[in-house]
Amino acid sequence: MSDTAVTPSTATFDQFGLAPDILKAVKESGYTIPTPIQEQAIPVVLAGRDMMGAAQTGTGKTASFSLPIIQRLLPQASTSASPARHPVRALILTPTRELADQVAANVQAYAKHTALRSAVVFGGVDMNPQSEQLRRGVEILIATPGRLLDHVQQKTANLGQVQILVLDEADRMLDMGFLPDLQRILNLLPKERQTLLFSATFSGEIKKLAATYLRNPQTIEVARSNSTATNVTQVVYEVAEGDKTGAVVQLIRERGLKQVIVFCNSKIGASRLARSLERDGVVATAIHGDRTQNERMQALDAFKRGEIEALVATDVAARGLDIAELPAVINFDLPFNAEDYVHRIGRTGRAGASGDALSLCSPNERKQLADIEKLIKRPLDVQRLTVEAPVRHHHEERAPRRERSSEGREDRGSRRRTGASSGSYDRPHHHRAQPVDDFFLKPYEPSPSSVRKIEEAAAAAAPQKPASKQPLAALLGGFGMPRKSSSST
DNA sequence: AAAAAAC
Repeated sequence: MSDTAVTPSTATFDQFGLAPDILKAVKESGYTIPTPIQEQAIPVVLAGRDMMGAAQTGTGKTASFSLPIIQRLLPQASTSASPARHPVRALILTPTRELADQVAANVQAYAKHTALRSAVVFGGVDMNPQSEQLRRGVEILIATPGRLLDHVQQKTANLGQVQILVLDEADRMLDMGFLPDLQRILNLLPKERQTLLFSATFSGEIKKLAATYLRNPQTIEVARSNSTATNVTQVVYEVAEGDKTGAVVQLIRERGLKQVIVFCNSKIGASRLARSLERDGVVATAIHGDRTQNERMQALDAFKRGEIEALVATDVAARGLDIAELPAVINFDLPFNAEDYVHRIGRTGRAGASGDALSLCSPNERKQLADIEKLIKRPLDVQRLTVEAPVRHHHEERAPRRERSSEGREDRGSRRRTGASSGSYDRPHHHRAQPVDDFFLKPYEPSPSSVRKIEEAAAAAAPQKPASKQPLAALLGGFGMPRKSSSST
C-alpha cells in the first residue's frame, strides 16, 4: 500500500462523513486513500441510491459497498443480546464460497468497532454452526444463494427486514445459472430496499436483471470493462501440449516465482498437475469444486500464508479472490471463455503492484488465444518456449500402483516429504500419458463408522471439555472433513 | 468443452 502514497489524489476517507468507529477500522486495515471506485460509490450508497458498479475486486470494490452499508446500519445497531434486535438488514450474495468467505472477513474487519454483527453462510460445510449464529441474530449476512435458500427453508434465516441487497459478481452468478435462485431470494425481500449490483460486464442479461430489480440506479464504472490492468505483463508461450508441465516448472524456476496460481480448465487436470508439480519439487496443491470445502479452505489459507508455491486452480479461483502480492499467474490451459482470462490474470498485479500473466498455448488452443486478443483488443506477445530437460523418464518403468499409493493423496503431498522417510518418493516417474488414477482423484472420505469412532475416542479422551476445539480434520491426520460427517438437521 | 453452486 505504500505505493499509493505517491498517488496525486488528495482524497481521504474522512471526506465521506463515516463514523469514527468505521474510520478507525479502515485505518487499522492499512487504507488511507480511497480508490476510484470507493470515491465514487461510497457517497452514492450513503445517499441510499441503487447502484450498478463495474469494477473488479482488488479495485477496493468490497470496501466501496461495505463501509457505507455499515454506516447506514449504524443507527439501528443494537447492543441487546436479543436475536429479535438483530434482524438481517443487509444481504450480500456472491457466486463462490471462497468469495463469500473473503467478503465476510472484510465486513467483519470494517465493523469490528461497531455493535453490528455479521455472518457468512455457504454450502459444503455443516449447517448447524451457521444456524446457531443466525439464531443469535446478525445484521449483515454474506451468502452463496443455494445455502441461503436452504436456511430460509429451515426457517433459520428471515429476509423480511432486509434494507440493502448486494449482488456481487452478478454476471458470474448468471453464468452459473443462479438466476432462478436469485429470483426466489429477491421475492423474499421487501420491495422497499436499496439494491447494489456489481458486475464485470454489463451484458444484456445483466441490464435486464437490473431493470427488473433496481430502481433508477446510478451507474459507476471505474475501468473499462474487459480491460486488463497495465501493470500486468502478459506473455503467451507456444508450447506442445505434452511439454506444459515441464514449462510450468521451468517458468517457476527461471523466474524465481515464490508464489503463483496456475489455472487449468478441468478439475482432473488441476489435480493431476498439482501432483506432477509436487514430484518436480514444487510445493503445490489443488483447489477445485471436487475437493471438500475444508480442503479448499485449507489450500487457500496455506497459500495465503506462503506455505505453498503453486496453487493449481480451476476457475473457482478465477474471480474476486484477493491474494496480496501475488507476483504471477500462469494459464496452464487457455480458458474457453475469453472473459475468464481477464479475471484469471486479475489475480496478480493488484493494488498497484506489478504482476506477470504467463500463458501456455498449445497448437490446438489458437482459437482461444484469438478470442482473448479480440476481447482485450490487442495482440499478445507470443513467444516460443523451449522446455529444457523435461523431467520425464521414458526409459523407466511405470511405478506399480501399490508403491505410488504410499504417497497418500495429492493434498497430503503439499507437506513436503523429507528424504529419509520416503524411499519411493524420489523414484523417477512419468510425466505424461499416465492413466488417470482414480485413487488420487477421488477425495478421501473416511467411512461414517470410522468418523464416529474417532469422534468417540476424542470425546473419551477429553471428557471435561464441553466442545472439542480440536477440529476433526486434525484428528484425521490432516485429511479434510468428510462431506457429511454430521447430521444436517 | 468446463467450471461453479444446496441437500
